[in-house]
Amino acid sequence: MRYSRLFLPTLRQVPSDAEIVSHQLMMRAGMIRKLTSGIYIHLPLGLCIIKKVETIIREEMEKAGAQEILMPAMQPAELWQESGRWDIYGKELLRFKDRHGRPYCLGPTHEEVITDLVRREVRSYRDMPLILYQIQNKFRDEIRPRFGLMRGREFAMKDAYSFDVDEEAAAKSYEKMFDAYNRIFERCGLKFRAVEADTGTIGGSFSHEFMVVAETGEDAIVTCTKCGYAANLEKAEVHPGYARKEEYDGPDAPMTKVSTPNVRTVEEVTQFLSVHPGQLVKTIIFETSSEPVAVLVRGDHEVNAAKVKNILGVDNIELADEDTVLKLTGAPAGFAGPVGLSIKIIADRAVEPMKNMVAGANERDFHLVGTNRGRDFEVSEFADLRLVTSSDRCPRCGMAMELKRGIEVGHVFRLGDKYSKALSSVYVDQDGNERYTIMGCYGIGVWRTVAAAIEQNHDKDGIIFPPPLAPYQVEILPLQIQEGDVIAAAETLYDQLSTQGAEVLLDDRDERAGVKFKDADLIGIPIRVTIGKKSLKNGEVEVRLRSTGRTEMIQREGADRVILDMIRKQLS
RNA sequence: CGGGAUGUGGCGCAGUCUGGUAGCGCGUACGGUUCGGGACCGUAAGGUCGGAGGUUCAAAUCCUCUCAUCCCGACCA
Repeated sequence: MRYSRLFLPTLRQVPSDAEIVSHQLMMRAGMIRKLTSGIYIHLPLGLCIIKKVETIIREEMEKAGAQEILMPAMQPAELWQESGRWDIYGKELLRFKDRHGRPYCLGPTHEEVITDLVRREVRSYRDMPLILYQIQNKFRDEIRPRFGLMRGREFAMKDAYSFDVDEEAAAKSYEKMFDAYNRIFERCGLKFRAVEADTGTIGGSFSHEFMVVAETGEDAIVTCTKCGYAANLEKAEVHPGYARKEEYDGPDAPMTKVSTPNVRTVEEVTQFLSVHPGQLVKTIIFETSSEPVAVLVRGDHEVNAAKVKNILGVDNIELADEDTVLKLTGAPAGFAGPVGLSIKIIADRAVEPMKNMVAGANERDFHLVGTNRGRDFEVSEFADLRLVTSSDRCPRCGMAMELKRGIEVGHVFRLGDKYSKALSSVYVDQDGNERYTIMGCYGIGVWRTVAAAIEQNHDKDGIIFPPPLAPYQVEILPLQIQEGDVIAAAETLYDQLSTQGAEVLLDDRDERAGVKFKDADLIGIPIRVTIGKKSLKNGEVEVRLRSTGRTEMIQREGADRVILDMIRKQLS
């Protein structure tokens, strides 16, 4: 490609609304432009990279036996009503009506559509295993789109769905996809980690997220320093041995009410009463799809809403607002406590051995000290309900764990029969019995993968594309285009490389050397070949690797061979 | 949905407090000098000051409403 003909508007300045590096660089490198909040246009360079990722995904999907299909973006409400998700999915689901007033949505995911297809077409155990996938745009009306392609409202996703006769076979499909995902992200040149994850609104029994490790990641993950355990913070289990009873030995104190005017937060309470956060019990009120619940955690712990939701087995869970708290506890937020509460109370396991706790009095400006479970209040269930902290131990091997941040680029789920049951997708087995198909679903955020790759591979000058994702492998920079020799040498090399299958960008613009260098660094082509009149006199051209910055003079004669060799080496 | 901020040539911003000729840098076009790390000189084009209403002799500037964007929070694959 000739740079002079390429639609590649690079920016010298950083756009003011671009927060993170990948967003800034994608704007500056002329990959994307914003149309409106969370909606982007992909320019030729950006699209080229997306296609690279898509190609890798398609190759690995096909290798794993998946077949490509394409489903519609627009989906009828009735399918979502049938699965029950029309009501569960929040405002994120973009709903609208057609001219006849019939309700539709723009698909944020495609479990409903694919299950509908399969229940019609897959009738026998002979038709399985079956894995179908598509690469298609999804729409999620995010509350707050941000970080460019990282969290847009419209984004491309590769979603695959597996259908099997039973759990055992489904596990094999899951395994296949899991392996394919590892290969995909390896081929993209990313540093990533597969972590255990919560299943969220998708549902199902078991899932892994593929996380690209990056400081700007929106998700917190914990990884064990010793064994292979890694999990999303939401999912991460607390080591059961963390709370020892002996810490709380001693006689029961009487319960007394103390005045704590305007003292609400854990920090304020501990300071005001001179106690440790570990003596405090926090009472958090949740509203759920069935009944309100009070959750107790120790003062120095944070409640994990995902765990609460799973324990209760409810579809939806939400932190109660001020009014609800006032109504249920009789006090404004900050003074809630377990004593005298009439709603269901569950507690984190760390609360179980606690004695003489400090808690809210359910009365404005009062706390209770010396409260004891059994005497002053009852807890209906103890469970692991809190977030892991950096001082927690690995739940598997007991060794230290690290907290990191990651960008979720892929997610694999075992769905079991959730959707096939809801949409009655059944098949007939060898013995003539009707059974539900067992499903799995597997997503990759395609655009987000590109953003993550840039987040992980850049320096102060611009992007450093992993060679498999680079839009071009080589960029040729003739420095003096009015010099016949220079341009001739550049053109010759360009032709030689192109005809031998290399992806080459020739910067044939009439620009000063500095401009060309800066743009080349910015767009991050792995190999740069500089042709200047001085070195050309010695029959040499300069080759520089974007990744290492190392330059090398090579003979102009046979330069194409040398460069092709370098490309091959980089791509392997 | 709550809190905060910002909307001024294509991009980045000043001007707003204290009302009085709409500015700067970059970019763009043309001419010239330059030419291996975002050159220099000159000339030029380009602005409903987000929108509506109001106050005033006079509004980018003050007031009211509204829209959009961004940040923080809540929420969420």
